[in-house]
Amino acid sequence: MPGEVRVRFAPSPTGLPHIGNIRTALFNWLFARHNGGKFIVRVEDTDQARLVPGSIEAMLDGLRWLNIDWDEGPEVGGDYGPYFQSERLDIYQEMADRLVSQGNAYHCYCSQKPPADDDQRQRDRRVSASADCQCRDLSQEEGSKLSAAQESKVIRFAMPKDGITRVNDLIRGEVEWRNETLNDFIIMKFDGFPTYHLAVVADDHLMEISHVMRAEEWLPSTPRHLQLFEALGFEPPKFAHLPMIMGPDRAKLSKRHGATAIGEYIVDGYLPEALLNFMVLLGWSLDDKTDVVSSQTVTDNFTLDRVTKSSAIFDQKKLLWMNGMYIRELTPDQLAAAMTPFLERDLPKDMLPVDEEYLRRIAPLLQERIKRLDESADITEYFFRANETFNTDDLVQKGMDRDSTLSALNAALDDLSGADDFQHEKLEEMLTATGEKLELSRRQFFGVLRVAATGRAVSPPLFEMMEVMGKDRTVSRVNNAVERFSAAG
RNA sequence: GCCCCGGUCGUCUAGCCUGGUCCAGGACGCCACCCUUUCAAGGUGGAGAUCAUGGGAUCGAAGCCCAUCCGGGGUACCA
Repeated sequence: MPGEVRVRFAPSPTGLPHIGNIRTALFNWLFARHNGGKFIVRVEDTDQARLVPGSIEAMLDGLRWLNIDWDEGPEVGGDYGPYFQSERLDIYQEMADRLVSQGNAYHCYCSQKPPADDDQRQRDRRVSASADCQCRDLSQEEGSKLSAAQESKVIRFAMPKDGITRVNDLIRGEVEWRNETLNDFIIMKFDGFPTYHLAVVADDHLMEISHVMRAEEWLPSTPRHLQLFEALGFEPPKFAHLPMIMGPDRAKLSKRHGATAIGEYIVDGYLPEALLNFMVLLGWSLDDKTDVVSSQTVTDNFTLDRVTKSSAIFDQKKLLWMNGMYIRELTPDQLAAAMTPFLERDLPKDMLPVDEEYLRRIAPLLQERIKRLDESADITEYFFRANETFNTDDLVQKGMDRDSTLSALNAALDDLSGADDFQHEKLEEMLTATGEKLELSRRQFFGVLRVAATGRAVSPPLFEMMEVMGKDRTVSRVNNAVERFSAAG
């Protein structure tokens, strides 16, 4: 099927899935979906030393959480597998051997150890690490003598010494390098594993990848890949280098910038839709005014000409706002369901399990007041708690004293225990009248009641809250406040 | 050092290709006011960008050309 869009996300299992990687996955996925193509996940596990168990599972979980689905790859298979590079070793070996026999690559007999730490020249980056290698110029006899003396699987690519390598990047336009500035990079390592460079080229060709979309940090290795494609006689895919995501200090986003693993956003109570929307805006825009945009609208409109060239700083504040927007768009039932796991995690065990029906009625009261789901327990706790332990001095409002506070409390208690209709409009009507009789401002009277009912100075609207709590709970709480306040006096 | 990419309000960005309608628009954040039983949410308004800098071609530039500066990335038997 020529012309079909096939893009891949190629994570390497070396740690927790990073926001930057996920963003790359997201753009690839959007591009595939926009063009009716295929989105493929391929695991680049060619570095045995850095392999971290569980990281691929975490990555896939992250994608699933964001609703990013893949057409080929781990768990789903596909016609171009295997999708783990560690299971494709013979393919790379064969290609490397072919390059050697064609004269496009050569065995290297230099140091079998990783570059020494004390190589001052390399550390200063004054010179490329491969500068000392003379193996390219070995004669036939010298070569066979060395290969007899020591087995070496290390193979370097023989970069053309002149000429220019160009790429027409879909985001950046023409970029070119003088080949003389490129070194003879390694394509096969001593352990028989390929390096990234060989493996990507081999697999992108074999898997018929049409577009390579990856972060800008890969741009410098593109000419190497292009030369490999050429030497192997493969048609290269199109390239698009995405802007990078930076921390507040403008350096590449990393652990020291705080939450960078996708798992942290799940645990902190962000909604997947919000995170996705926010990440889309890091490098792409629909127009000059749209911020909140559905993933359907994004896929409908996702084109590379609307991707920015410059890197973007990850602004946690805007993400938080975005999350609030999405929380407010939930139905009460959805909100309640989303809060449940957080309540189960954070509420004291004796308040569990939560009454789902009750929670569904509580949810609307918090919807405009919560920005992250991990606030759930703190913001709803008093709905579930039996006894309050707040400081009763907090009951006394500005301009009031202990006596007026106590009579306010008692008057309200009378009203509430006599009420047969706990509808919030009725409660407000009744207590407003009582407050007027007591010659208290709404602020004062309701302030006292708010603390009595919740133990806090800040809460959702008082009467709607009482309605949800119901008569028994409300009366009991106010009564409790009266008793504790009297006792404290 | 060398190679490459980038540079519009603090931040994300629109506009740049197809110069005039841009003394630069939106959003987050910040400030004020309105609403109001607290907190939010919402509404209104405000501060905030000599379009990195300097030249040039043009009647006219954020937009075109050149130079410079700054930022970032790469320079591994890591991806």
